[in-house]
Amino acid sequence: MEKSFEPAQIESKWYARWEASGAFKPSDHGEPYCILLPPPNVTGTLHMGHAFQQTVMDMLVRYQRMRGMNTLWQVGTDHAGIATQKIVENQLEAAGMTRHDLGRDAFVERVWQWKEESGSTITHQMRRIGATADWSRERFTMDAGLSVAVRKVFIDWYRAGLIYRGNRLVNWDPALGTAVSDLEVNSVERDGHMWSIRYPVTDSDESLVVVTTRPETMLGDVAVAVHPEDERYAHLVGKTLTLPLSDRQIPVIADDYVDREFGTGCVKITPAHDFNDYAIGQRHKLPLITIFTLDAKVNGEAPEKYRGLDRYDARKAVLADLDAAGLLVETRDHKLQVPVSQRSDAVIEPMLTDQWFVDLTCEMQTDGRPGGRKAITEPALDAVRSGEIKFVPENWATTYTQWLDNIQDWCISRQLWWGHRIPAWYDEAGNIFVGEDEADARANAVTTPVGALRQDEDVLDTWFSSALWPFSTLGWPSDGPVKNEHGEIVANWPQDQIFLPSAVLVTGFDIIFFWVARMVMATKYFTGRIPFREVYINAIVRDAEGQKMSKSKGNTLDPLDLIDGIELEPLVEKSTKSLLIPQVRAKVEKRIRKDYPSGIPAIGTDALRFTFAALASYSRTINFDIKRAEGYKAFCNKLWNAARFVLMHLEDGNRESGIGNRQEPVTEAERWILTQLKQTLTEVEQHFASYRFDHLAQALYEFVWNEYCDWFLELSKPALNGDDAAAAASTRHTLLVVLESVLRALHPIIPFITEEIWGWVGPKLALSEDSLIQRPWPRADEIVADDAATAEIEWFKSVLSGIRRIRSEMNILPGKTIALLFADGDSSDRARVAKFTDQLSFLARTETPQWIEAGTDEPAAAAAVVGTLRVLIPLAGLIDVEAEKARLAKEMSRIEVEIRKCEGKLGNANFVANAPAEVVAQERQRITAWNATLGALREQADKLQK
RNA sequence: GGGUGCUUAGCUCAGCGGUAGAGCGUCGCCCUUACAAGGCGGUGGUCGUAGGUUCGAUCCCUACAGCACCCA
Repeated sequence: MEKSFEPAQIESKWYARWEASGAFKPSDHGEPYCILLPPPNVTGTLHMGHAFQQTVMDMLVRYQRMRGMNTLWQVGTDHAGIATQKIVENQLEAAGMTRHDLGRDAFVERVWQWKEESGSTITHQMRRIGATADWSRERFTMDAGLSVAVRKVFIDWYRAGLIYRGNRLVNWDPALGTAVSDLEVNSVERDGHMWSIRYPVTDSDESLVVVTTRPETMLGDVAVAVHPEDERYAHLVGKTLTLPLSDRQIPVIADDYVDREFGTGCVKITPAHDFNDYAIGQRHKLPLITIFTLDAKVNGEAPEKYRGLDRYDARKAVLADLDAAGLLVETRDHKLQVPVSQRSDAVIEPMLTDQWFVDLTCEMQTDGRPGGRKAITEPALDAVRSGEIKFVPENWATTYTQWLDNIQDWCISRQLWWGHRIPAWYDEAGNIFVGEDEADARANAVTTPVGALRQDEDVLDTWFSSALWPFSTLGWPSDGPVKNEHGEIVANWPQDQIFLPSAVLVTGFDIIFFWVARMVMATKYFTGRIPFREVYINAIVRDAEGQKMSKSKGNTLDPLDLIDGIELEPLVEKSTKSLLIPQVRAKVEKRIRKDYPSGIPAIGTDALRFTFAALASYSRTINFDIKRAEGYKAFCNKLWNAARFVLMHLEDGNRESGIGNRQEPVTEAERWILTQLKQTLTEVEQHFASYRFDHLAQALYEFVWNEYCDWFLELSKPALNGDDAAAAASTRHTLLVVLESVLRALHPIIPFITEEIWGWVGPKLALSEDSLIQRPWPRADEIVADDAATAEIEWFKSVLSGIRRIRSEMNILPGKTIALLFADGDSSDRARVAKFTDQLSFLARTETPQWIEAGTDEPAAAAAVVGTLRVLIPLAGLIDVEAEKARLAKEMSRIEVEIRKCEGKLGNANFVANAPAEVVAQERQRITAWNATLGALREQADKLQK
C-alpha cells in the first residue's frame, strides 16, 4: 500500500469495475428496495444539492444491497420543458434568430441535438460521486415508453372528466410567451410607488380616490370596490363612476375583501389582470377586459393613444395624463411584492388564456362522476394523513397536507414547443377530440367533427410527465418488455412492479409540491398504490456562513472541484465567466481570491461523501464548510494508515483462517474492541433506519479513530511484540477481522477507499467475494459482547490516561522512561496491574511497576487516582513539587464541587422521595466514588507536605 | 397576515428531563518504528431573555426578542 491516501488514484479505477460487474442491477433475490431519483434536468450540471442528495441515496442503496435486498435505483433525466427550450433559444438568439425562424419541427430537432450533446454531463458527474444507479434502465421523460404513459394518463383523465380546457386567468410569462406554474413564480420585494387616483362619480360633484401600485391597469377597470360596512362610502355603493382616460362607466360595488384600513379603502377592480380582482369579478358577475397583448403591450381595448405601448411605458403615459387632468392625488414611495418568473426574470402578468387543467377541486361532476378533489386530491391527502406515506423529518407532512388542502386546479398546458404535445385536436367548429392520435381521437369522438382536425399546439407541463415517474419507468402501461432506442429492455411492468411502492424518495423541500404531491396523485390514481413509503426531505446546502449559494455571490462550490481540487486562477475564471455585469464580476472575483487564496484542495469523493453524511442531521439547512471536509479527508487517511499497520504486521504469506472460523479471542483488548464494534454496528443500523446520517457517520468515525486506532492498535503493539505467541496470533486475527467489518460498515459512506483497502484485506481472510461491494452487511448480532473485558479495558485506559496527564503536565519528555508505583487499591487493582503490566510499561514508557505496601515509606511522587488506587510517578528530580501540589489542589476542588452537587441532591428529602430509585442509587454511587477519589488525593497531598 | 423552523464552546453543529458533547480553531509538549492529513495533554459554555411545571429544566409549557424559510 502507498504510504498515504491518494483519492485520485483509487477513485479512477473502481466505478467502471463495479458497473461492469453488474453490481448496480437488481439481484432478483431478497425483498425489493427501490429508490427513485428525482430526475435531474437533462441540461443541468451537478451542484452541491444534487451531490448531497445523491450521496444520501447511494448510502441507502449500498446499505440495503449489502443487507441482501433486491435493490433498484431508478435513474434518468427530465426534459425540463421551459429551461431546456430557453437554453436553445438563447443559442439561436446569439445567432440573431428566433425559434420562429426555424419553425417548430426544426427547432425541436435542434433541442434533441442539444440534449444529446449535453444530456450526459450530469450523469457522468453522478458517476464521479459514486452513485450506484442502474444505468441500464436509465430513462428520459420524453423517450417513447414514457411518452406512451403521458398520453394514456392525459386521455384517461380527460375521459374521466378530470382534465378540462378553459379560459382562465393564469400566470403569464410575457418574455417566454407561456403560462407558468404558480410554483415557478417568486414574489419579490421591489421599490415602487403607491398612487392615489381620483375617480369622479358620474353626474355628481363627488368622487372616490383609489390607491394602486399598477395605475396602467385602470384601462381595464370594471368597478371600484369598497367594504360593505364602510360608512364613508355606503351612500355611493350602486352609483356609477366615470373611469378617467377611458370614460367608461363603472359601478361602485361592496365586497368584504376590501381592507378599510388600507389606503383610502377604495379598490379599483381589474379582473382580467389580477387574481384577487378576478375572484371579486366572478362574485359580482363583472365583465373581463383584457388590455394587454401576450407580450404585455396595451391592446385595442384601451383608448387609441395607449395602444401598442409596453406596460411600463403605458404606466408613464397614464400617470402623465392623470396628472394633467388633476386626477393624480398623491404619489408615495412604496415597497411592493412583484410576481417574477423564475424562468425569465420577467414580471408575471396575470392573463386570460385558453389552457388545459387537471381538476383537483371539484367534489362531484354534474353527471355524478367523482370530481378531481374526490378522485385525485383526497386519496393523495389520505395517503399521508393515514401514515401510509411518512415524511422524514415528519413535520414536512404538514407542509404537504396544507398545500393539498388549498390546492387549485393544475394548469398543465404550456405554450412551448419542447415537451409532450397535448393529444387533443380541434375541428373547425372548435370542438375538442382527445386520443392517442388523430385516428383514435376521431374514433372516440362524441360529436361528428366539422371539417379538418388540427392538433393543439401546446405541450404539457414537465411535471405532468415527472409525476408518472414512479410507475412509468417500471414499464406501465405496457404489459410486456419496454425497449429503449437502442433496442435494450429497460422495463417490464408485469415483473418490475414489485418495485412499486419504492422505499424512499430523497428530495428537497422545494419539490414537495412540484413532485411529491403530484407523484402521489398520479400513482394512486393509476395504480392504486403509493409511489413511496417514505419521503426523506434533505437539507438545503449553503455556504459555511449559512448564505444561500448563488453564482452572483460567488459562493457556489462545484462538487467536482472539491473532489479534484482546483487552482485559484481557473477557479476565478470559471466562477466569473458567465457573469455579465462587471460590478458583480469584480465582487465575485474578490470574494474567491479572499476565500480560496490558494485554490481548493482536492479532498476526493469519499471525504466529500463523508462530509455530507456528517452534516445530514434533521436540520433544514447544512452549512458546508470546506474545513470540515478536509477533516474527513484526514479521517480517510487515518483509516488508510490503520490498514497499513494491520497488513504490515501480518507475516509474509500469512492467510488468516477466515471470518467464518471464529476463534475465541485470547486477549481482553480483543474482546473489548469486538464489544465496541458490536455496539457501533447496532447504532449504525438504528441511524440508517431513522436517516440520521450525521449520527451514523459520527459513530463510525469515533469507533475507527478513538477506539480502534487510538486504543486497540496501541494495545495490540505490546501483544504483537510480546512473548505470548497465542496472544499475538489472536490479536493479528482480530485486528484484521475488525478492520474488515468496519470497512463493510463504512462502505456505503466512503465506497472507494474502503473498496481499495479491502482489496488488500479481503484475500488475507480467504473470503469468497472478489470485491467489497459484494460483501454482506456486518451484523451486530454475529459478534459476542463481553462486558467484563470492557470493564478491564476501561480501567486500563483510566490508569494510562492518568500517567499521560502527569507526564504532560510535568513536562516529562515523551521518550523518557520513568518509574511507576502503585499504592492502595483493592484486590482487583492488583490483578489488573499484573495482567496489564506489559501494556502499561510499553504504552506509558515506564519501568516495570512496583507496589508500595501499606505502612511502608513511599517516595515523593506525582499521582493519579483511579478509584482507590493511587498511581504514582516518583519525583526523583523530574517533578516540580509545587506544580504537583497545585495540580492536586485543582483536581480536589473539582471533585469537591461534584460532591457538593451530589450532597445537595441527596440532602433534599423531596429528591430522595420523588426521584426514581435508580437515579437516587446512582447519586449515592457517585458520591461514594468521588469520596474515595478525594480521599486518595488528600492522602497524596499529605504525603507531599512532608 | 398565515405557517414552519432555528438561537448550545471562537466557528459549524449534535444532544434533550437526571455528571454539557463532537469536528474545526486555539494553547503546550513531541517528526515515538501505521498515520505531522499525526500523537499526547490542556483551554474554552450562567445551553437567546423572562416566567411557569417538576424533587430536578439546556431539554417540557407560556410570553418575548432576534434570525431564516415557505405560503398569501
